[in-house]
Amino acid sequence: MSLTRRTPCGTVRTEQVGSDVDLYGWVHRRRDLGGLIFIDLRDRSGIVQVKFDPVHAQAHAAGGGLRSESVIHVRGPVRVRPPGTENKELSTGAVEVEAHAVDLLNRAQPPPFAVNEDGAVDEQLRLRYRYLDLRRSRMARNLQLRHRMTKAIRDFLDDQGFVEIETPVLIRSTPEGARDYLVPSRLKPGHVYALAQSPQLYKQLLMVAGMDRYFQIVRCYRDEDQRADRQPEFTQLDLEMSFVGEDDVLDVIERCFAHIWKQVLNVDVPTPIRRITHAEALRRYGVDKPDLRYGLEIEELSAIFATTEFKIFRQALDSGGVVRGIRIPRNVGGKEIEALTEVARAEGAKGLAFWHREPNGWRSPITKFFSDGELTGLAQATGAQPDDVVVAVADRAEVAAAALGSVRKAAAGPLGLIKDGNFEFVWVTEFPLFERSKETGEVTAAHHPFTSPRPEDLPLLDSEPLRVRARAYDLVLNGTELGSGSIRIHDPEMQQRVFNGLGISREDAERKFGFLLNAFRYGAPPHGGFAYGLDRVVMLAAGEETIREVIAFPKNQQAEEVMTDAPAPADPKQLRELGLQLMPRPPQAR
RNA sequence: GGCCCCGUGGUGUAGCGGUCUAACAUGCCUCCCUGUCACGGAGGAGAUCGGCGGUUCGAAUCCGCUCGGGGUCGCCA
Repeated sequence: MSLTRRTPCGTVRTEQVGSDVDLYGWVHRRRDLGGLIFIDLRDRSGIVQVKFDPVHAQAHAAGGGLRSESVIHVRGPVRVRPPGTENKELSTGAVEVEAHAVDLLNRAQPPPFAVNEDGAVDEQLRLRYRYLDLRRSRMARNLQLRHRMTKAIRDFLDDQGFVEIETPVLIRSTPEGARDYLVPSRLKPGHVYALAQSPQLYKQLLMVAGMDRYFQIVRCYRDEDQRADRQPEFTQLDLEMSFVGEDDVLDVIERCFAHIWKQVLNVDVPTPIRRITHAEALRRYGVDKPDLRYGLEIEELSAIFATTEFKIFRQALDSGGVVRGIRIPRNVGGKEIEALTEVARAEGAKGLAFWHREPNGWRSPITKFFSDGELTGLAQATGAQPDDVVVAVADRAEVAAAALGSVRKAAAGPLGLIKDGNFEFVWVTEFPLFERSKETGEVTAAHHPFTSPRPEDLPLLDSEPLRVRARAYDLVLNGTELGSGSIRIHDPEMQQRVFNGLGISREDAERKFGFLLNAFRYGAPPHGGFAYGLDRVVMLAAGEETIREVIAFPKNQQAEEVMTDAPAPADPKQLRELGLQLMPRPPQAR
């Protein structure tokens, strides 16, 4: 069996007609006509039809016994298919291979689910037999798409003068950020490494080291609960540049996306990608990662109802709140309104006001509470046409934004406003530097503690830190946050001021980040960068709903890898070596 | 931890108080078939309906608990 003579299944063409080929692959499907037998033979390159004619008795006999997913070797000449029997669905459809010799290399049991079709199969089962699942066209296509994407990224960044440099995975744990995966040290008992959540600090130090333009396609680890777009280990495209401002970073990133979208999907991404400030995103779309594939913009209606006597609006406005609404360009029924009301309530709104626009006025249970002027204003502000519906929330600005942001998202699908293959990129800029933690009430870094404040907001740093805006930006695609970046602090005194704002004392900062502050005292260039989730990018490019569909061996919601059954119970011998002892489990746990 | 959805032959679904001795498609097994390509035809095997408990004369179907999976909120500097 000489693999050098192998012809990939999907590459057989009319040029090879008459010459013998050696095919190696999996039996995709068998069609036994009694005399003639046809087999679709599959490998990564595609599918080719193999013909078993009774004239070649030995091969024909072997062909009759072949089962789906068995691995075989076939030798024989390429033939032109008889006129009228070509298959336009296959790249190899003009020809077929006439089997003269067949080797059964591995006989397959019937697989637990159909490998030769892409129908729905329980995900747990797919993951347990992932090696079979990866044979199916959907996953094979996704993994190859992912490869082409990482290659396009490397090609582009190399061309732009970036150097790919690996950084440590076993690093010092820092308290900020997500929960760390810890790795105990054998050589230093009682000490632990953390698996890197990102190469953030190392890449900044590479800038201090004069590497100028760095990137890395890098695995990152975060021990948090799973989501459709979150895995405990995921891959980032991480990059950092010296002597740059926001526009330089955004420019490289958007040209990078334009390049890979063109290379991989043959889709043009218009550049520059539009920008919207964080504050404007919240006002117009209710979220900091707006989906711009559809309109349904949130309208500010507070002025129209400034003197309203409608009690619910009155109370909201009097206590400093707002009235905002969305025009829904269709007559949605009571059931749909009810569903949207539930969506709004889930975000803390007390309810959802709604009016049906009619040729001469409005129809709604609450119309009677409003003056003609208010209703005219409503029509003008929303541009509502007859048969449209306007929904509104009166509440604190944050609640109204969140509620209408959710309503907007929930309404778009049923209204048929989301078209397949539509990619709407948008930069969200001017993020706040700090935010207040919902549960502890402490001030934390909105992005990370190394993000530079905007110079014009520096006077607010000590007095009103929550109003300080950062030189930070997110890239959003179709309502999914792809990644974020910022211009970093490169001055030790500024870094210390921001640490102060975060309640990190000088001693704390020296202990945890002394190496960084130290480095900044030896000639640190101004620098900034970006990182995005490669899995999410591939997911969106592949039209998938979860990143598990673009990861070869993902983990489930319990962070288990069900094929190998990881994690597994700790071996006492390993624990002894590490100087570790397990605590007894609390009785209520499992 | 909260909320929501889903567990029925190998796979995917239907059935949602009695007619279920559980249906359909596909896969599997046997036989027929020389131009199929989701080949076709005939026949066959295969599920006590995730588990436990309850309601009921009667439960796949209703209720409770539980196990497993997924989505989401919290969390993700």
